[in-house]
Amino acid sequence: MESGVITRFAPSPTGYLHIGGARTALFNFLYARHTGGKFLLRIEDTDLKRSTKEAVDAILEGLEWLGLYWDEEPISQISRRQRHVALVKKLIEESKAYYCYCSPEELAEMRDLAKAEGKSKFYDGRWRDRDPANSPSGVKPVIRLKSPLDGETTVSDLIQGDVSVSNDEMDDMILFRADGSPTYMLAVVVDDHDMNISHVIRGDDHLTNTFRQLQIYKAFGWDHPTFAHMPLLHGLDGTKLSKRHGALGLAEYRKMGLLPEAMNNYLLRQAWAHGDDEIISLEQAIEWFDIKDVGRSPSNFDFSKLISLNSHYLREADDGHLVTLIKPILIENLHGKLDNRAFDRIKSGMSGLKERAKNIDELAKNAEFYACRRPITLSDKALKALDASGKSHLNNLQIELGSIENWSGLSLNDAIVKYAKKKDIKLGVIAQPLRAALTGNTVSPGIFEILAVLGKEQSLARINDVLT
RNA sequence: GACCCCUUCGUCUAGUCAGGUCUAGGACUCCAGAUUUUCAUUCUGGCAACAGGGGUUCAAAUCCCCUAGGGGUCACCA
Repeated sequence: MESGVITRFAPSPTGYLHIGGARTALFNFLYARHTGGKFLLRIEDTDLKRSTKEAVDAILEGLEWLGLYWDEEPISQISRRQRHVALVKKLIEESKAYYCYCSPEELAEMRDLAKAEGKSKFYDGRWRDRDPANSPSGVKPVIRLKSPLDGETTVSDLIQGDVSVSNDEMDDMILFRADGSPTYMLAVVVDDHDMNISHVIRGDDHLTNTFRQLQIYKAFGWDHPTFAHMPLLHGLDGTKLSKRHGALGLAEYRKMGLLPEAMNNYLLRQAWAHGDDEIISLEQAIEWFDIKDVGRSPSNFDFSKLISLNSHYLREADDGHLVTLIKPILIENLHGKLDNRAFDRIKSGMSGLKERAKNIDELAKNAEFYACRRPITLSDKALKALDASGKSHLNNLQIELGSIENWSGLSLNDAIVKYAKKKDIKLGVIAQPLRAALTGNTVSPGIFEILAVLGKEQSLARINDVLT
């Protein structure tokens, strides 16, 4: 299916990939897949001072983690320098752009004046029609666009609708810096055009930039892509998302033990909805996603909802996959105390483990008792459960269990229930000491499941450990 | 400050385009109860919102205007 839709995600590699960026990528990815189009990647690395290789890697890693695969080799904006230079020269030749020799002092003056007059545009266009022959010596000029002086510019935005601004609100923007590098405004327009981007989906912090970009498209005589500006993600207090809100890089969430499925699902539901549907897989999202269903109001980041989604996906996840995810954590936490049957046990006990965990770290923590070599360490609470009466029950039970031939959850259940009946005690009276002996803790999956997973020999040995 | 955008439970949202079916629905959180060997899960129930004010209309969460609050942009950053 060829739809002609080409979207792009164009991060600047000046830091980690944050969740706002991840959502922008997600929406671009979804729209491209939904329409059978392409999803491209462009690294906006024109700011040499702040761009790093590490940041590029972090961004690519983050996208891969989320499963947001892009279609072609990522494009580095800096590699397109020649093209930018050639095009801006063309604008100069056509007198659609001009050299401006203003000093920083002059600019500061103009800025102050604009501030005093309460205007948002400050550059007065003083070099717009001046002959460069009159330029002061030794000053490297910038190149500015000759913006239209009157009329208005309208963005027909797929999310925001028609938004217009009067052209006299905008001054002549800089296209090329004095050091000969293109500004974002110029580069983004040229690259989106050259990459045949059909839909620019980005945060609405770019909405007002769009008016300026539209002027550049016009100067080149190019058709412009369709724009869709999505509302920003805010912190829980309603202000812009920042490090203060614990809204860290994607990698941090990954480290916290979150699943990419949960992250995608959470991000998807910020400013987008499909009726009352809450649990939506990436496949389902591809089928349902449309820009027209994206809302216009910003949303506040809510960690507890993310967590609840995460527990959901954890319960749904494949047991073997979860084992591979917690393996490195267990190996690190347990050092040499790892039993050689550890991961077999965890795999078979996974169904009981995963419904009790909210994230990968917790899952690993809860799985430790399966992974540990005897004798296991007992928590204070476990010690308390192993009082005299608890131990005497365990002593009796040791014998009962020892005689069981068919060691399965069912037969163990029968045997222990029978024992409780015989002694006229509640199941909890014997279950808690047993749990303490087997897991070293007072909280765990079901006791029969644990016995079955541990196996007869290991179970009896652990019971014996606390009795001697 | 100027320009632009936004405003439904604490949070994410449905409903707004095509006004009546909305005494406003779902989810998360929280509270209560049930199930249970612990914890968790699950289940049942509950609290909780149309920012405010004017209009238009037989009828407004939905259309119009004003006010307030919030956000974004205004770099030789992207």
